[in-house]
Amino acid sequence: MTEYNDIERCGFLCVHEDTVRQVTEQMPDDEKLYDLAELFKVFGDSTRIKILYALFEAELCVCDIAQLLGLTQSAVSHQLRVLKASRLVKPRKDGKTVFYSLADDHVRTLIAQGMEHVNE
Amino acid sequence: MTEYNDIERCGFLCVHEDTVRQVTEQMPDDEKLYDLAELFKVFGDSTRIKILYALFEAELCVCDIAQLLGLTQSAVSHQLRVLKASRLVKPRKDGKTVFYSLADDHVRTLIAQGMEHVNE
DNA sequence: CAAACGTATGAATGATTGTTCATATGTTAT
DNA sequence: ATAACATATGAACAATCATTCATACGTTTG
Repeated sequence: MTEYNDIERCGFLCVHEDTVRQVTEQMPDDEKLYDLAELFKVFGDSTRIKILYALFEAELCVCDIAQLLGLTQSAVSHQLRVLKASRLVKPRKDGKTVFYSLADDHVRTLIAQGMEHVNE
Repeated sequence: MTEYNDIERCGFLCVHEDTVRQVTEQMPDDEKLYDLAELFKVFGDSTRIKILYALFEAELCVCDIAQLLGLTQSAVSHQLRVLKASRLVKPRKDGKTVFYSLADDHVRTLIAQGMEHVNE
């Protein structure tokens, strides 16, 4: 007995083949799309967004951020690690203190764009 | 016996109070920041990014997307629901078929900005 | 050098979430 | 009306992830 799953059934009967073919050709590599999703995933957490927003105004040390947001030093440090790995923030060491700042202006632009959408 | 947690210890000894106070004043409401994170969270998934990218080029029905990305109809439908809830895509019903397209240009701009960062 | 301090990190845990499977809803065609 | 079909949805499971706790690392101070 022949069984069809949804994909096959759809594939033969309902798909707009020309459009699909055209779109397929213009899709970026899977790897690029994966990286892009990973980037947005980093922005997709309240704590990290707050950290980034705080750094809009000034360079801050880990303790500053922890007090500012009411978090433990450990939690902040873990998240800064994630942000650093995505090259969204950069550290500057001064003695035992580490100051963090935004890595570049993409961060500002992206967050500003997101805010626009949210504020609509 | 008095015990200190990390926050309190840091708060009294290492925090740059003036900077922290100034930054605190300029932080958006927690609710706004939460919404912003929720928005980015929607972009933070390969499948949803692929769906959005596919819709860059053309309006597509659920089956088109499913075949295009090699996913089940159900998985696509679930994700379209999420995208619709965030007002990133909008549906157009035509008989039993539902065509989806990008809701506005913020989507394009945001994804383009993200790609720039990834491609650096 | 030893103690205090700021930061980083590994393991564990609880919560969130994407996919699958089964099924329901609404539309078209016979 | 009944069958076929496109889409939507609810429950369940597996995987991912943010926080906490304990502790380690590197720097400064007495």
